[in-house]
Amino acid sequence: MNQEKIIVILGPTASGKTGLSIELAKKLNTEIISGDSQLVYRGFDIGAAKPDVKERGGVVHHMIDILPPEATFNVADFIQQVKPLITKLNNQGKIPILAGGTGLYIKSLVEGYQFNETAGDEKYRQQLEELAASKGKEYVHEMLQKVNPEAAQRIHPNNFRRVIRALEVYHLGGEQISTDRESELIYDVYVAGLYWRRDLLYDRINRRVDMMIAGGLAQEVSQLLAAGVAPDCQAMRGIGYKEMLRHIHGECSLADAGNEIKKATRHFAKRQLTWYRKMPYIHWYHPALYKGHGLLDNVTWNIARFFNH
RNA sequence: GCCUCUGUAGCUCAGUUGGUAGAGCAGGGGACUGAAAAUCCCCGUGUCAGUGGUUCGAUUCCGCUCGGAGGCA
Repeated sequence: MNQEKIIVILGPTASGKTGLSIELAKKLNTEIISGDSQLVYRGFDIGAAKPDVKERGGVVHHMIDILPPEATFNVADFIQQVKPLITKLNNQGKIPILAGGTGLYIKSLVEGYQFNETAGDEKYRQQLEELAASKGKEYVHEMLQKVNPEAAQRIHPNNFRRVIRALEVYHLGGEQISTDRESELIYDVYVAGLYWRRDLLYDRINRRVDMMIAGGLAQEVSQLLAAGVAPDCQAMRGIGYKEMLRHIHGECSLADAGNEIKKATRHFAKRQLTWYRKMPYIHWYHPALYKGHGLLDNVTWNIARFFNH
């Protein structure tokens, strides 16, 4: 067994992943791979809490700003690009740091999910959406029932997006969505998680959203629109952007938009934690218990010990 | 000072022709194999302001007290 090595830093949004991963990368002389679905789009900076060049402190970041604003990106793209990156860095004698909060991305990478061959098809998705609009979601769900009863049973009719995907896989490839779980880690990986008491985490989220707004989130969104970015593109659906769009369209005040962003971010953090509870291999750290470089030193020490075994 | 309205879940409010109550939001839990910062599922007992009275029984009716809003002087 000669597995490739990686370090993962994860945690809910606003838990301090970015700062810790950069400090750690400097100390270990390595590079960072972002495991965050929103950071890939250029121009989406403030709302995505993307570290700017100064914050990055000279550390090389991968998977950030790799796509134009209106591009689409998904898990399979992520896995496909990150796997060779890890190999390359390992070959350079570096243990890359995967830092990010997107549960599906991290889990599927580390546990080696096998994605099938069927890519997404915009046209077919749209067809199904129109069908649902005219005949109802149940009708589309029944289509799935006929073709793949097992999947239909598993997927709630209201969870339309999953219903569409299951039909898409059948329609385009004749395969099925794999549910095989290895639940074994395919990397020699140390996973560090940042844990905050819920009320403290929510305080941090609230403060960060206030800072984003003070830092010009509204202007960022206006500029993107002025540059011709479509308001319905994938990146614009991210938290912070879809709410700010409503404000820019005059549907709510800036303060209301801020409150909506805070709320959505809290919900998001909660969902992230649900993912992490299913990853028993996470080593949890409570940043609130450390002072100064304490957390960094402790994590560094544990990582050194882990990879020397 | 008088009159009217009002006080029910963390918040906004329903409701009970008297048999101790329920929605939305917040909050919590969960699902997730090509949109995942997405999409979706589940979870509501609270001195019904306080206190006396009527009643078999009051959060519901009546009196008083204390909050809140408005009106008249």
